[in-house]
Amino acid sequence: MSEKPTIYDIAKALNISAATVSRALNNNPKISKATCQLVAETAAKMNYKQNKLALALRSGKSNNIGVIVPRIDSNFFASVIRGIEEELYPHQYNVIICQTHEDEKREIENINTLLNAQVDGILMSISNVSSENDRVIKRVVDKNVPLVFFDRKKNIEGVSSVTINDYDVAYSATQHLIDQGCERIAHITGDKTLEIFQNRFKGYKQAVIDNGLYFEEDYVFQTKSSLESGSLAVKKFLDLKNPPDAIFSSSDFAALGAIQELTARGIKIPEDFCVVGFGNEPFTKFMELSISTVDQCPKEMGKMAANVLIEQMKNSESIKNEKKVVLTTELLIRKSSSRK
Amino acid sequence: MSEKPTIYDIAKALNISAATVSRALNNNPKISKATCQLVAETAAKMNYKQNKLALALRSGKSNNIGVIVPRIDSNFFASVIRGIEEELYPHQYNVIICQTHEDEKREIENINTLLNAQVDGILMSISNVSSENDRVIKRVVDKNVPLVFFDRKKNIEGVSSVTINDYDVAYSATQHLIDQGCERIAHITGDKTLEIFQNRFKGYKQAVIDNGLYFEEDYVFQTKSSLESGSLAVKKFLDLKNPPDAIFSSSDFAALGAIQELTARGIKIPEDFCVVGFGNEPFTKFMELSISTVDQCPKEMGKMAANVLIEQMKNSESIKNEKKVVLTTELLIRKSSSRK
DNA sequence: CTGTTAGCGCCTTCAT
DNA sequence: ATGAAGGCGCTAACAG
Repeated sequence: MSEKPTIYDIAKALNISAATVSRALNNNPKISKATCQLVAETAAKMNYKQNKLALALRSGKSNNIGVIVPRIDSNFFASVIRGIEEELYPHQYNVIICQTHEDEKREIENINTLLNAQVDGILMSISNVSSENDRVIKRVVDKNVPLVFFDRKKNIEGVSSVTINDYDVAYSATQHLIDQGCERIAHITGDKTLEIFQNRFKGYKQAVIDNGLYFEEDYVFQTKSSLESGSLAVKKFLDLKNPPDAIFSSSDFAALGAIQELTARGIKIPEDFCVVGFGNEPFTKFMELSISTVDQCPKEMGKMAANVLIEQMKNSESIKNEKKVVLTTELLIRKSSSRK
Repeated sequence: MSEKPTIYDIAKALNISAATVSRALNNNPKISKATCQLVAETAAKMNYKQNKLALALRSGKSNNIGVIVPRIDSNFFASVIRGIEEELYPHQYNVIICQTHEDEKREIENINTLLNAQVDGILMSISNVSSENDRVIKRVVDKNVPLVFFDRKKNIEGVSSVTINDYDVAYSATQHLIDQGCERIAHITGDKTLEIFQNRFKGYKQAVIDNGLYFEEDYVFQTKSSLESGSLAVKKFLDLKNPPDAIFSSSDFAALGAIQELTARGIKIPEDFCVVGFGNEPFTKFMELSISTVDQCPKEMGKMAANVLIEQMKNSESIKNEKKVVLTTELLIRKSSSRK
C-alpha cells in the first residue's frame, strides 16, 4: 500500500483497461457514469496520484515555470516572486527558482538547467549583460520557450518584458528635490550596463538640465547597493569644492548609508540635505527619519510578468507578439526630503 | 535546428544506435574513445540537451526538491530558501517553491502537488496544525519521500527537523531584560499551536519565575506578527493597573509597533521601557533606535535542512534516522534594551 | 462506451 | 564495443 499505484494497478483491480481508467480520471464524457465513479472511488481508496512526470513527458508540457533572479533574499525579488506565484498558482503551474548571485556563469547554467527540466516558460531578471549570455538567451527564443524579462531586461527580439517607468520616476524624484529648494543634486547609480540604472540616470540628468541647474559629472557616483556604498558616496561628495545638497539614490540601501554618514557629520536632514532612495524597502518607512523612495510595486510586476508569460504560452507557435509592459510607479515622499 | 534533438537524432546522424549514444554521453567506459568523442561533438553541434523529464520518469528521481513556506516575501523565509538553494545547487537539485499563505487547504494542496510532481524530497515550515494536515504529512512519510521540517515543525515519527533553541534564547532575552533592571516583563506571542511560539513563551515564563518575579497572565498577549499588533499590545498593557516595563516580543514587527506606540505616548526607550524583538529583520539594525532581537540564522537553517534532506535521500529505504537539529542562535543586544 | 496499440526520451539488461 | 528490446506512467489515435 505504501508503493505508488499507477493507473494499471487500478485497471487490474477493476478488470478494465488502463486507457479506460485514464479516461475516467480525466472525466472523459464517453465513459459511463458508473465506471467513472467506480474508478474514482478505487483511485481514492488506493491513494492514487497522477504522475505528472509521465504526463509531462507525454504531453511535452511540464507545467513548471522557471524563474531566474539575482538573489531571492532581497525584499524586491522575493515580492516579485510572490506575485508570480500568486498568478501562476490558479493555472496549475509550479515555480522553479534559480539564483544567479549576479554571476554570469551561473546565469547561463540556470538557463540550461531550466531548459533541460523542460520548463514551459521562463521569467527572468537579468544579472549580466554579455555576449555569451545573449547567445544562450537567443537559444531559448529559438527553442520557442516563452521568455519574459522583468525589471532588469535586455532588448532581444521576441522577448517581452515588464518594467517600471524608471526614467519618469527618476525625473520626478529629482524634480521633487529641486522643488524642495535643493540646488545641487547628486546621484548614486548602479551597474551602468543595466537599463534600469541607465534610465534612472537619464531621468535624473534631464530633470537637472530642464531646471537650469548645472549638471556635474562629479555628482554622479556609481556603486553597489549597500550601506557602505552610500556612506562612501557621501564622503566623496563632501570632499568636492562645491558639495551637493541632495542625493537621489538608485538604491535604498545606499540612501540609508548616505543618511547615516550625513547624520554622523552633523548634517541635518532634510533641513540641510535631502535624500531620496529607490525600492521602498521596508526599513525606509520604519525609520524615525523615514526615507523618501520609489515604490517599485514588485508584486504587481510579478503578476504582470506571469500574465504576459501565460498569454505567450497559450499562443505558442503564433506570432511573436513581443509585449513591453511599463508599470507606473509612485514616488513616496517621506521625511528625508520633506521641507514642507 | 530549432526543434529539440534527441539521442535518436544523434544516433541517426552517426549511423549508430541510440543506446550507444546514451552510453557515450554518460561516459560509459565500455564505449571506445573515438565514438565517445564523436558523439560528444555531434551532440554539441546539434545543440543536444538531455531531457531531464524522460530521465526522471525512467529513474524515478526528478532531481527536484519541494520547499513549502508560509510566504516567500519575508526576510526570514527568503533567507532560508537562499541557504537551501545554495546547498542544493552543487548536488544538481532544483528547488520548487510553494507558498501556503498560512492557509491549511493550500498547504495540503501544495504537498499533493509536490508529490505528484515526483519531487525527491520536501522541506517545509508548517503553517497549520490540524489533523487533516497530519494525515497528508504521514502519507508523505509512507511514500518514503524524505521530509524535513525547518523552524515551524511538528513531531511526527520519521520526520527530521532543523530548528533553533527557541526556549533557551527566549530565556536569555528575558533574563537580559531583567538584568537591565526591568521588573515587569511582558510577552507578545504568536500562534500558540506552533512549537516555536510555545517554546519562546516557556523560556520567557521560566526566566520570569526563576528570577522571583511575578508571572502575570495579563502580561502575555497573543497576536499576529505585524506593527498594528504591537501597538495594540502596548495599548492593552498600559491599561493594566500595574503595567509592564519591558516587552519580549516573538516578532520584530510587533516589537517595532510596540516601540512606535510607546514613543508616541512619550515613554522613553530604553530608559523607561525596554524592548526585545525576534527575527533580526533588517530594519531592527537600521533604526535610529536599533532594536534588540534574536538572529535566527536563517541561511544556516536552510543549509542545514538541505543537508539533512540530502543525507536522508542518499540512505533512502534505510533506517528511519530521524534527526533533530537545533541550531544555537544569538541574542543581539541593541539600543532598545541597553541601559548600560 | 471500452480495449489495443503506440510512443513521449531515456537508460539498461541481454545479447552479440 | 555495440545493437535490439523493453519499460518508466500516461494518453491519444484507432479500432471495435
